[in-house]
Amino acid sequence: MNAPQLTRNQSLVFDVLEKAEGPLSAYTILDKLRDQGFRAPLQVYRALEKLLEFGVVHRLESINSFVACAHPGEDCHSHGIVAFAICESCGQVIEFHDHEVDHRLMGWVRSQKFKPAKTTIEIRGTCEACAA
Amino acid sequence: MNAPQLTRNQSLVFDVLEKAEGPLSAYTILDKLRDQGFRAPLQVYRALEKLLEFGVVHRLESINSFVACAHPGEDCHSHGIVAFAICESCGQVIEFHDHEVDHRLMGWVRSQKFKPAKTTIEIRGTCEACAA
DNA sequence: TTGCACACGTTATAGCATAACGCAATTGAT
DNA sequence: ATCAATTGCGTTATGCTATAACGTGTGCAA
Repeated sequence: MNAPQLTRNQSLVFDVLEKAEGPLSAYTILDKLRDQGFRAPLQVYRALEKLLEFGVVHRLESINSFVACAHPGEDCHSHGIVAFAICESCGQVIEFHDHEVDHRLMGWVRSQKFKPAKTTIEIRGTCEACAA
Repeated sequence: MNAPQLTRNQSLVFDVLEKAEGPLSAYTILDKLRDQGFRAPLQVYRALEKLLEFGVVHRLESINSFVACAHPGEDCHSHGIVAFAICESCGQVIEFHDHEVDHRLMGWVRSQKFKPAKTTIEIRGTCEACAA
């Protein structure tokens, strides 16, 4: 799925995420958009739902937050499984891809005849800068 | 960390998880333990916190639920990274380990001088039985 | 023009998790 | 023995995350 023209709400939410230093919760996004007329969580969640579909935003399950995809313009769904390293100190997120990991997980999945829909890989810890 | 003698609340929560067919939310556990005198979410969360430390219970980040570890008796922390396949249809969870995946992820982590604390791998989809 | 799909706005509610207080039991050092 | 520290526990209150249900408007195709 490639991203069509975004609606106003979708654009606003996406811009907030793109300009953010790290992942944001839906409610944090809501607060940042109050001046733009946002009043309810659903406005954010509905926009996020679409942005996730388009592959331009990722959801971080382990911290209930959202980040803009690190590959501007491309559809991230085509890169295989996305993995994240999340620094619990500074909040920064590094997105990466590893085809060998994909290959192993998909191999296991095939051997079990399991039909994967969405795969989450998240490493929480401390980034180099914060490790000092 | 190996599991010491469990307290009453910890035992009750663990038993519920062990007997369950699939993962349970904290509030579901609470409901199942009302007859045992449980009245508040904190009683469950506090027990879960310890059981997670002991490595006898896992948290599924993507569905805000908890499962008993598939390796009764052993400390699951020693098996390397734990991965889960979660069937969105029947709710069943399959726990597995793949050393090659561990190896790749830990290699990446080392290359980035990232210090991992907790790693999540969860594949949501449909199990063989439900795929029909 | 009618019907459908979609985005949107609003209110209300459901579901998940923790803060803050105080009490009781245990342990271990003095 | 006693005191202090630790740990588990119970309770109340609160905060954060997410969705249900309803109605509106707009654009487009049959």
